[in-house]
Amino acid sequence: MFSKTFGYALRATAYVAIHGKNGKKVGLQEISQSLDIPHHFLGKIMQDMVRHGLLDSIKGPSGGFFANERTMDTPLVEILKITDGSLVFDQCALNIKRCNAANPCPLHHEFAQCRNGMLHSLAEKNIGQMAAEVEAGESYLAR
Amino acid sequence: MFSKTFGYALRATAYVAIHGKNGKKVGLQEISQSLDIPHHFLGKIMQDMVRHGLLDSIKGPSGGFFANERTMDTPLVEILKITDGSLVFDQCALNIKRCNAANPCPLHHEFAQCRNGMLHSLAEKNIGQMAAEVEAGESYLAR
DNA sequence: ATATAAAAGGAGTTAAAACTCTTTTTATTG
DNA sequence: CAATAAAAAGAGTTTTAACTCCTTTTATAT
Repeated sequence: MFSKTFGYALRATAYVAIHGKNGKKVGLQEISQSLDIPHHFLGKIMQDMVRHGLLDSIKGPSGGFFANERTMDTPLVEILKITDGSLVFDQCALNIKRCNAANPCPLHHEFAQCRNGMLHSLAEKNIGQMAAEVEAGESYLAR
Repeated sequence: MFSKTFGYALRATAYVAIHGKNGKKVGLQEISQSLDIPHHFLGKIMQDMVRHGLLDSIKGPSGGFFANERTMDTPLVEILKITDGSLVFDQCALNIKRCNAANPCPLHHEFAQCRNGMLHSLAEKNIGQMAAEVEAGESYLAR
């Protein structure tokens, strides 16, 4: 349903939201080790997050990634759009072209319900809430 | 969420369920053209369906695929197991190892609900019902 | 200023899924 | 029994996502 890249992006962004606030910076090394994500691949993904303004970064010694004013308010679905594009939102479970409510494939309604529920969750929850959950020990970013 | 192969397998099996009963046989050519699925690739997939006993086939001139006593009663989830393996049933949306209700990722509950709903539908509905829907014009296998 | 450590960027490789081509087997029909 | 038409099988190729490596830029600290 979602790419691995999305999972990496989401977890890493949440990690920075937790550990990279109040002037603290987090390095790629730390993130990739803590979350068990390939170092260089994560580099690319983080670039993208910064480019889209979801996080900030600074180069040089003692540089790294850190949360900015947008980070906490970013709905998870924003990250999905960046990593997986907007095609996710309307492609058919059976890959039929022009499958829609009027011309449905045999799984259209079931799948629409399933996916829309999921997308709703991703639109409602933001990085700040997700980070808070993790900090409260209610859910985990790794292992 | 599901592979393209699953979509091809499901649609083709339903097609045979509709057009390959009462002694009638359906050829690969016809299926792949009607459903716009690559001919040879579909060949492989159909082999698998036959191997698993979901359909029967016969070689030679006027050979082809046809429904057997199991075809109609096969729940859709059977086909999913064949094409995508059983991993689909418990892998985490964020690809975290050992994500479960006790140790959930931040999307575990939302995703479990979404996926379980979908799997429930696939377990409840069988090929016969799906074929009937299509024959009644309630849903479509192509276009 | 220079060395250094970090992210950014470019360009490549690998792995898996999707798809193709060719040959073999087998049933049918003339 | 020969020709044919279909599925089965084997072995490739292509495409895409996932991942790696190397170089460049830039901020920091000495």
